[in-house]
Amino acid sequence: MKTENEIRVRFAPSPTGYIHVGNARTALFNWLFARQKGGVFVLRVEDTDIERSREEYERNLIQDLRWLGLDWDEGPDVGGKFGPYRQSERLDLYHRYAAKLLEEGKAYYCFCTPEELESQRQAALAEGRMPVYSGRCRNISLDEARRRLSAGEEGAIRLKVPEEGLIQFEDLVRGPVEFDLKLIGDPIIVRSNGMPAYNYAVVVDDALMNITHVIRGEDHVSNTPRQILLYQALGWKQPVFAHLSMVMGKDNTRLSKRHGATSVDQFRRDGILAEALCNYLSFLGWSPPEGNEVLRLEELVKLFDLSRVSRSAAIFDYEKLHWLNRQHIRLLPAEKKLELALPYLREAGLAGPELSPAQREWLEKAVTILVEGVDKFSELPQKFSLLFDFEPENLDQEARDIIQTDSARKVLGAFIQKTSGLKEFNYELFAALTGEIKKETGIKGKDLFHPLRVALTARASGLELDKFIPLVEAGAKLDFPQRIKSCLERIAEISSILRK
RNA sequence: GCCCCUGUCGUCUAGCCCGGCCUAGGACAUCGCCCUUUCAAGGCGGCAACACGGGUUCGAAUCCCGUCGGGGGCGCCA
Repeated sequence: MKTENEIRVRFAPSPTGYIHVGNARTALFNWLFARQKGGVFVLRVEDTDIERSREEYERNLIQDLRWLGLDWDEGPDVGGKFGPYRQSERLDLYHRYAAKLLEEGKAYYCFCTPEELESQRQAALAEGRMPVYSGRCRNISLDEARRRLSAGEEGAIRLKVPEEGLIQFEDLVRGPVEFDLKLIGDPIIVRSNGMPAYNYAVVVDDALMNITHVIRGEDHVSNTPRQILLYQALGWKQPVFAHLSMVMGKDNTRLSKRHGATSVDQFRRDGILAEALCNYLSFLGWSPPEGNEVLRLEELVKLFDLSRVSRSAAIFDYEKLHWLNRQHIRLLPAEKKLELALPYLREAGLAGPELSPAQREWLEKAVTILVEGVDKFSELPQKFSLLFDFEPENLDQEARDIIQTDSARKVLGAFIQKTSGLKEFNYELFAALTGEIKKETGIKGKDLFHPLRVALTARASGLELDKFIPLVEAGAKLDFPQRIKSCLERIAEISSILRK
């Protein structure tokens, strides 16, 4: 089924921590590109930095990407015909091609110590030059290098780069890009500890995995000429490159914890929908041609266009993410809303581990009503406190002011009196009673309803009472970990407080 | 310090390549109004930008140069 011009892209994170939204955007753009073009999306784990890579991070990474709704056709967990997909398992490949480059005189051993290199770099910086490797070990013959190696010296392998010339390439988002070779020193391709350097490993992997399009962050543009040089030295066809601008925080510095949530994991915990996150991430540097901006993954696949991607950095806007999240939540069916809300309600102690059918039904109704206007699911328990918490002795100033007016006292007095003998309460009854009070006292509108709201909710604002009362009445009959007080109980409490 | 990239409403952006259709469009945020017994949601409307300075041109957001701002890079990190 593999055709000659099959498009193959890859996302190649290093497992050194939780996946950042900037990386998630890169993954998403690769995925959208692949899916739109009917191509292949490869996940490759770049774990050659032994110091920082950890196995659990790889699991998190996979979990986060799957949660986002991105799937890959080849990868460490699903296999594929170009594997292995973990760089740590491809070491022999890197060594094989390094040996070839060495044999052909395109690479050489370098015995300069890190200290020497560092002082050269400092010297160059001090003189206002670009620090470029001096090429001191360039002319050490392979034979001599081998002797020194077997004598116990440590050496790294460097690629020989022409001293003059231009490296040019066409970047799918940045247009034509060129680099002066004078500013590029011979890069290390294999470290003295035997591990491949990033620039080298990527090239070997991308080439051997037949990657046709490399879509990655802007921080890699300056690596690109070195990598192109490597493709040339190895006689491989180079892929098409596309470099995405960075994602910044409000103050125009790289997005970090200071700015708020930054990891996919954290957004998930906060109750941001995967679809909303993807929708938002796709808008960082890109925008749909026209029309609706609330888009699901499949719609993004249709509309996405790399050539429309902006070259300048984008600032991450939590407000817009939240708006999109609200829109996506709204599109969810009620049972899905409940399913997503339940963990937050349980954690807040509002729902037990087991739900009776009646409880489930009630919660579904309550969630559907209360989730309106909520930025993310983690805010839901707060909203639920309107139903679960009733503390008339702790009224805030606003609520207190509302019930302290003369007309409010009149309204409440009448209301308490009319409800005193009641066994049952419901919204119809409430409507009838307020009608009577209106007729008897002449008080209407806000002056009539606002005190009653405070009496029933102990708050100055909240749900519409025609939604609130049925919900509270039904909820009071159910056995929740934290009991909901019925309207009549609430009225009794408030009347005893008013008497004081 | 040096090299490269980038600069349209507060934010994401459309328009820029192929100058006039731009009194610069959309979305988020904000403000106001409507709806509503409050809030929210929703509907309607308002405020708000071509970084600056020079050119080129009959005409520039669009082309050229410079300045300034922002970002990225300059590793035996990825």
